[in-house]
Amino acid sequence: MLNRAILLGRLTKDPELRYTQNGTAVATFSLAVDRRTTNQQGERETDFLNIVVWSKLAELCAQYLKKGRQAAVEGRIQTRNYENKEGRRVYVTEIVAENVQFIGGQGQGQGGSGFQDEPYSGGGFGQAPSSGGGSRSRDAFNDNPFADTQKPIDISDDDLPF
Amino acid sequence: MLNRAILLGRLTKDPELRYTQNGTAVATFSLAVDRRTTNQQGERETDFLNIVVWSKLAELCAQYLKKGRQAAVEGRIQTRNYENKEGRRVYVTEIVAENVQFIGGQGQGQGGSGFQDEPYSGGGFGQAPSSGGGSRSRDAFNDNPFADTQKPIDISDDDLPF
Amino acid sequence: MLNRAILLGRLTKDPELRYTQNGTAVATFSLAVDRRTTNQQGERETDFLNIVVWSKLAELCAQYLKKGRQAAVEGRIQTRNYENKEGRRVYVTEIVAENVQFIGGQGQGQGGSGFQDEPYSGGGFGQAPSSGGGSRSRDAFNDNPFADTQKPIDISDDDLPF
Amino acid sequence: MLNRAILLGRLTKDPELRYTQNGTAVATFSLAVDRRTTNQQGERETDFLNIVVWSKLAELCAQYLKKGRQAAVEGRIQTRNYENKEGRRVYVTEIVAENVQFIGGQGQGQGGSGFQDEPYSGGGFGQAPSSGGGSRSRDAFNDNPFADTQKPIDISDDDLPF
DNA sequence: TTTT
DNA sequence: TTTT
Repeated sequence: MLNRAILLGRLTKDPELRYTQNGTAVATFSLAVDRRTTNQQGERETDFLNIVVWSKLAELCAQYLKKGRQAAVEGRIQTRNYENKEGRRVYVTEIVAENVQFIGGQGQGQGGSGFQDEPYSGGGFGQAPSSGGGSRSRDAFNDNPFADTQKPIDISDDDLPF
Repeated sequence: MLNRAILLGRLTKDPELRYTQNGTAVATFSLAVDRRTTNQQGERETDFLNIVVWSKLAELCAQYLKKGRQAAVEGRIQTRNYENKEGRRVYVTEIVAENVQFIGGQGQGQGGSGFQDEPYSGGGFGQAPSSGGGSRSRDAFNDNPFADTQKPIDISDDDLPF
Repeated sequence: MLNRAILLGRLTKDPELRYTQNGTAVATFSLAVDRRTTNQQGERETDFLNIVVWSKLAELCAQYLKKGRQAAVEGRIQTRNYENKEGRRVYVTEIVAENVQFIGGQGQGQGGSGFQDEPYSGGGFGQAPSSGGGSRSRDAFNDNPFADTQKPIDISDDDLPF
Repeated sequence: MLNRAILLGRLTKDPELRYTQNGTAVATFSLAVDRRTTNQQGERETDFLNIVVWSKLAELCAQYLKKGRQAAVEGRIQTRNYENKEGRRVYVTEIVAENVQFIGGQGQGQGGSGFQDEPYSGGGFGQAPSSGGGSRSRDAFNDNPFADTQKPIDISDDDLPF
């Protein structure tokens, strides 16, 4: 039916990029979204939302989004549940992003290279291809030798516990 | 910042209505929202989203929404965490509704009185008053002697585990 | 970038279905959406929004939506301008629907066959195929001999004055 | 009923700030929102959406938003019509913003003082007070002697042709 | 713990 | 040019 979520916030850490067994890229990150109102104690609270991105859009997120950067996310809210190691059922709610906009520079004291100096800076990009992923060469990521999350992992495409 | 969710689905059961210690009404229900796509096995999956409604809008939801009925919900996505009885931290994601539209009739074979025959049928209503609740007399609910959820409960206004 | 509109309202008249020169179906209708607040005179005002739907979704709308019926529309807001017969530039703002949900029955005193009795009653359907239109046989519409809007017309696919 | 629009784009020029006869501030600007897809000729088109903002939020927009800057706008889509000088009825569709986020820096070659150096840079702010305007002193704007749009004008609060 |  |  109708299920739409639109968020604007900052990444709490760098995205994690993984690949499913059939080679589809999937990125996950958490987005901190400040509330517009303050609570009874006068403090501004923050919601932390788990974002999942698939295919080519996942790889672009892993490449251009970093901890502290701002992003606008549009997608649908998904619920899943799985059994953890202790045999307990864990309920997960996450946003499956269909559109991610990289906006603005990074937060204060973040270190690292500035967003402004990079390609696609301030720009957006098209729709996540629903036609499946893998169209972009994974060699594009070889310039980051520490990205150990980029190896294929043993998860099914639509049942990703994270 | 920006945090908006819009959903259209059916209630999985009747809403639960409670009152905080200071008398603010809060209703909770779960909304089943079918996905628009089918999975690899060709089945249509469903997301089950927890909805929280406050104040006068909570009382209207408790009065007019029932299991199986369709509703459109507009609100923001909220994350909370609390410690359960076993000392585990539980993470909750829920939609705090600011606008709820009662639409359509109820499902087949649902029993109970038809939505069509009731006041406010098919209609909408104004914004949830952010100015706090309690403006509506709780005696209005006395015509339902079995509504044991309508007693005040010991929860703080913005930390509602359910 | 980000451009999303979500509406819930009633059709002010039956949808109009046309076909572009290359055979793509396009339906248009106007959706009446009541405001949630009243104006200074205490009257509830209404916004009338022009909706455009393409391809298979256009044909489904033409088939199942009628004047007075409720629909939820999700899409993007589009602006166009064209020169009219008198040489004036006309500015148009419309919603290009990517998802339309047929909800609820029809209004009181509307006459005609009830939505409840028809196939897909109360149901929704999948995404508008972006893969181009024309996949559905137009003969499906031959049971309506008065639908003179169903002939191909001389408009380009993305410049539709209506 | 349900009427929500969410946009992310850039201002095509500086906002115009006016005041209604009863002293309520109203700002208007046009937001350029690039489409995510290209047309048949391979060009990326842009939608230009008219935004209206009221009260304190209007004054903040006039103060912090400038031509070329990025903004996220959340609001409802409104339609109006009025008779122009030639006696023709003009139909207007615009977005009445309830939440505006000032994001990112300004566009290339824009000149003027940088957003980064100003207060509220990169920040957001609370909801537009629906409780009516005028709470902020208009003298606050006297430091800009060229802002000739800041004089009271003869328009009613909810019928603003622009 | 789930609705049609 | 408007729906309930």
